[in-house]
Amino acid sequence: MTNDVRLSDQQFQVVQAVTKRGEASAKDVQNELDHLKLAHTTIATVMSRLEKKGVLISTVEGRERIYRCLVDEQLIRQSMVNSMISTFFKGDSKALMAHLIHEGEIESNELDELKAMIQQGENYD
Amino acid sequence: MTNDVRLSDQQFQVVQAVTKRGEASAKDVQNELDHLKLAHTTIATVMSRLEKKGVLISTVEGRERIYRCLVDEQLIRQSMVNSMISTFFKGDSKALMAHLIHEGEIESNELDELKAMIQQGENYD
DNA sequence: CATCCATTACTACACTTGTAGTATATTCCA
DNA sequence: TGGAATATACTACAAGTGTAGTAATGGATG
Repeated sequence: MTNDVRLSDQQFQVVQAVTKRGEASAKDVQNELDHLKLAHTTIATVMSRLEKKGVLISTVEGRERIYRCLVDEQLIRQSMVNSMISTFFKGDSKALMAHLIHEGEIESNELDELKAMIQQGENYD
Repeated sequence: MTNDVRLSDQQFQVVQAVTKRGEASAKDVQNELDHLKLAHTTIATVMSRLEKKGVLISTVEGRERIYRCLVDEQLIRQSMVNSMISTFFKGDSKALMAHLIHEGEIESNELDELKAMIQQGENYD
């Protein structure tokens, strides 16, 4: 609803890089994501768009613009997952679970772990 | 990999509508999705783009263009889920499971069902 | 047959994203 | 102090998507 933060893959990677460092310039993020082989101007563009979106915020320090993240990564994941569940699984998160299991995403030797996690979840809730 | 089918929410809804009917004209899909309140020309545009993408295929029958779906819904779900896992959960599907559990997406009264499903590997859908 | 209706085809336009070049400003060093 | 390095700002452009108007065409009806 109000907390809907939907980001593209790349946008999320940038957010992650910023979050990881706490604060970061475009250059910092470029270094962090250097496997992506993007021009630093590309990173800068992405970041300024994220700021326009309200996901990052920046201040100028000296000749650098330093960005910080305003939105928790976990919240972004939540938005993305919820949106996917709603579109692709009729809003039923159990159906997503079932999907993962049936598609073999969850190996049988992971089931015990998962079961333990479910137990914790019961207590957690 | 080669079977990467990434669709937007709306595109998927259209695919679903077509799949549901087996074959469908733009008008049929508009009726199916009439809660979306879209012009039928909008639906037609979306459908012809999906055909260009190779997701739908059409034949002209009389004055109507009838579409059929070339890609299984399940495969689309798989693509979308995998892409999400890779972007937002570092490729670890168990992390997505954990997320669902911790975010309370899985209610405690659903856990038994889920556990049973894991045990039996029975079909959820 | 003339006209209207349904349906598609074509065109359009704004917005987002991926990507990066160029211009400009700042800093640092010889 | 003049130039090299560096960082950002601004601009650009193509592809994809959301959305729909208008033109055209084929079929139905009075």
